[in-house]
Amino acid sequence: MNDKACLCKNIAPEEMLSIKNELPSSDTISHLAEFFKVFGDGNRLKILYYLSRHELCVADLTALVDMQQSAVSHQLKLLRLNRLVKLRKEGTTVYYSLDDSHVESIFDLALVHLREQR
Amino acid sequence: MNDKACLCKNIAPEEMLSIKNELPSSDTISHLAEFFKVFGDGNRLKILYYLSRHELCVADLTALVDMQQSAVSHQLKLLRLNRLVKLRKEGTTVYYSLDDSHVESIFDLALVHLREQR
DNA sequence: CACATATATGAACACATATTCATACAACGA
DNA sequence: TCGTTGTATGAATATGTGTTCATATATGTG
Repeated sequence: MNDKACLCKNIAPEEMLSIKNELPSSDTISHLAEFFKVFGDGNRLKILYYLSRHELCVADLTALVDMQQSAVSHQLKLLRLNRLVKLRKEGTTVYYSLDDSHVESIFDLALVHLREQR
Repeated sequence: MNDKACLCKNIAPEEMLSIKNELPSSDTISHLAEFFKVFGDGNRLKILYYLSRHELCVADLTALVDMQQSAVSHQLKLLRLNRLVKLRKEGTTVYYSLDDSHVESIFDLALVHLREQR
């Protein structure tokens, strides 16, 4: 951190320091970023929406979101790694469902933001 | 939408249809995805955190997040386009601050998710 | 066991994104 | 007006990400 002229023009150095010190850990920050990244794709959002409505097998999801089965599987894996969905196997069929109670509240908040700002 | 064997094994066709029909518009979905994408980067999260604590000029932010000034400006532009920050000019200095009341609640929700799941 | 079906996976490719570098611009002081 | 400072911007580059294709795996059926 260099010492350019502008620094702290309007902030007391102690306040600046406490703001800097209270930054969440870089671990927390990268987890947060990873988490939001998952929501940053339309197809994943669609999958999450559908799963928020009903448990669905891969083939159903594939038809609903109009993607290839392989692409859906890849995205489901990502969602699973981020613990947003869980699966249940029945024979060769795999059923997915939401594994997070916050998904919908996060959706709602974002929608509020969009409605207010556009 | 094809008609593979698995379709609707556990869902009444009418329900399937209503779920499909209630999918938010593709416009809404891409706005949502764009919005979340903004949060999907650690440096932007840091910038948002700092701005949530205090109005800051570009040079201050540059020092705090330890990036190059140019990179900070690029990110601030993106944040501005997504109406998450606003600016105020004073001479040659540009002060940025949060322009969205939901940023912090969205942070909080995501943090709750992370705490519960890891 | 041979075959079909549902899903998962790895590699390759195309595209998006973040950063850097060089430079432009705008406001101010001498 | 010239130089300086704070910020913005465009092009280039490197890295990341999503999809596709081909194929593997696993389970069930005849």
